[in-house]
Amino acid sequence: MKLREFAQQLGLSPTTVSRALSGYPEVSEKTRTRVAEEAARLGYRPNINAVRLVTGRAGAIGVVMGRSGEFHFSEFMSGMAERLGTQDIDILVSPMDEKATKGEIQLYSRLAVSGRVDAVIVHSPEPNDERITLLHRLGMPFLVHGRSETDVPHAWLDIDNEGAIHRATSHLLDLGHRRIAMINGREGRTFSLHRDKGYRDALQQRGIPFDPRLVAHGNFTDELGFRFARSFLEQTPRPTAFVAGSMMTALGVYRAARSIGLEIGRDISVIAHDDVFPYLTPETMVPSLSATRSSMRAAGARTADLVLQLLAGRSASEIHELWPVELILRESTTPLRQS
Amino acid sequence: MKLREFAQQLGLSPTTVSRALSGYPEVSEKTRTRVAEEAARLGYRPNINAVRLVTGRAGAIGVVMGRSGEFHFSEFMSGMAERLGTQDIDILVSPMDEKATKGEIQLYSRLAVSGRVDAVIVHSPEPNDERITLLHRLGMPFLVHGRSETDVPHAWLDIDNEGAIHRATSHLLDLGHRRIAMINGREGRTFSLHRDKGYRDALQQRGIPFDPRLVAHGNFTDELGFRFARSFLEQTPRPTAFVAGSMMTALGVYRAARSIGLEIGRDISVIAHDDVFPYLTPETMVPSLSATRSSMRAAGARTADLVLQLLAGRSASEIHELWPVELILRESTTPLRQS
DNA sequence: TTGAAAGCGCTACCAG
DNA sequence: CTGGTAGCGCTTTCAA
Repeated sequence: MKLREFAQQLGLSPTTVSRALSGYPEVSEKTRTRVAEEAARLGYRPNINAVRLVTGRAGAIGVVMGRSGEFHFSEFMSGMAERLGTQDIDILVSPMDEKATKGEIQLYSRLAVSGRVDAVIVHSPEPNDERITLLHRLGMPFLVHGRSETDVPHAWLDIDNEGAIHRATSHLLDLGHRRIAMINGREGRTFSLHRDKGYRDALQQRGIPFDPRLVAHGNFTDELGFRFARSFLEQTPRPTAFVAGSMMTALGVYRAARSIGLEIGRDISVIAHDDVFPYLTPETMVPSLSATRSSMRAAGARTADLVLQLLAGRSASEIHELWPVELILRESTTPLRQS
Repeated sequence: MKLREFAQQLGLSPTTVSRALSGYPEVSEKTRTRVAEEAARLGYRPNINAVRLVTGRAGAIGVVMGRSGEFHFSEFMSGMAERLGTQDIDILVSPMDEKATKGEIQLYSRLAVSGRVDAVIVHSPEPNDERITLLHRLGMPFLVHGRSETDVPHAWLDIDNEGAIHRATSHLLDLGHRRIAMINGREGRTFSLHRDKGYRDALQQRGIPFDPRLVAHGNFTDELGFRFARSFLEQTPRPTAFVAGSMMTALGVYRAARSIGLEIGRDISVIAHDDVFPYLTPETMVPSLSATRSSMRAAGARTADLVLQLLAGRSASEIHELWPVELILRESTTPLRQS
């Protein structure tokens, strides 16, 4: 049914009906409720494409999906979707091109000029992120999940990666560990840098010298976790504790330790960062895994909120949220045993 | 820039320019290339919302995202996105409501009548799936990822779950195992039923009686894998082999075996189904995990293809694809040791 | 408080 | 092969 027919059936003009449905103030309360009731009864819904054409709004938020290792993605999206479900706003997923950086920036560019989205989410930024400059230049509203150091004013939501890893490392130091290995995320990403800093500062505060041979960077996969942990454990003296960047990394670390006959929670301590997945929980690992913890799903939901505010006119430079991270101690962290 | 201005600059009519850009045959080759070049040079792009209004097409495919345990989701989506990247078609993600079945069907209903999508993907159907009936009734094109047994004609793409589990079970039987436990997916889903059937038939063909105490159903999480495996292993006599429904389940099974001092690949054999994730690979598990294998990403890509065909007018009842599944043997499966 | 009418930018029909 | 033009269904001035 179209607006004209619907309005005719009500004996009203399309104008009035449109206004009633869109919540304009100049419609009488009586008319408004009547229109709302009839719309529900007759199943009238405005044609979304007509609305978009005339208002110039796309009614969607764009998310670019990386090519690999993105197990965080669905939790984040799910959180966004949960929040956006009540609004009339969609989530648009764009694939990331096979090609490297150039493809990525082109993709954002295309997305921004395509008119298909009102705002874009930028994930895992670098300190000086090209995407941020681009979107700002194109005048496309965006929210950064993570942080960058660019001068361009922008909205962001991030967790306190530095603080989290600082606490994790400090805790291991408290337990007497001195050779603490860290398997961090991809080099160059701001969150990896923040985690590096948390780690180094914690060491420095205890006067423990930083040993670059104990730090590795890479995607969050079980395979890399395993390989890095194995190579760390071949060192002499070997590390007695690990900070793992993700749950998948932790799986690899567990395996590496076991593969050479070391027992986690006795010979080796491990703390990982947990983004809270329904399908992989640190509590049920054996031994249960100590973890810094922050919900991706919650971040996704809040991101949706903030983007909505951005679109409602709130200034991007006002929107900065830094979330604290919990540290939950379980069985995988124990005092250093003197050998 | 709008079509009119652009056409004016070229000294052509909007009509011709539109046709040239949309690949209509009645435009001369010369004109077409000229239009294409100028469009690229001047950065002209048709307003997507105007196109959608006038053509009545939404330019998007809808995907409903389940609430939890959906680690397959991002790989599938990523595959879809990869394929759709070249088309002018988006992927629209809808959140699934918190409420149970009623919320879900309502969500599909809303999505179908919203005019925001041209087609919908239905995941993990049941044999008699309400969503399929609904979408058919509403006349919304859809493709089922998985299978159902409804009479409603519909397009589907599925992997040979029955064959895969049949082979996995048969292989374990070949190795001499007689008490084989199976941790399957959620009860009621067609794929779980198919897997159950593959398992039972394999047993029956060897004359091994089916023992319902060796089969469990549930979401694919490490936690359930662990709990089910633990409870199976407490039986006397205990199972000597496991068929695990997913990689996450397999993680749980590995842990359960270890937690009571059993060694995988010696005391216990395990085969899992692997949907191929970049972040969790059976090769690197210790011991490496034998698996039936089928790429979710590839399924997503192919799904996108098939939906495009559907939208191009191909009959839904012609679109049925059943993919074979590989069985890859690694270290987690060994002959039964007589004890 | 309500209504008439002018577009939003494009496609596709009908003419030439 | 090219062009004029009538809508697609809605929102939003402007006028009453």
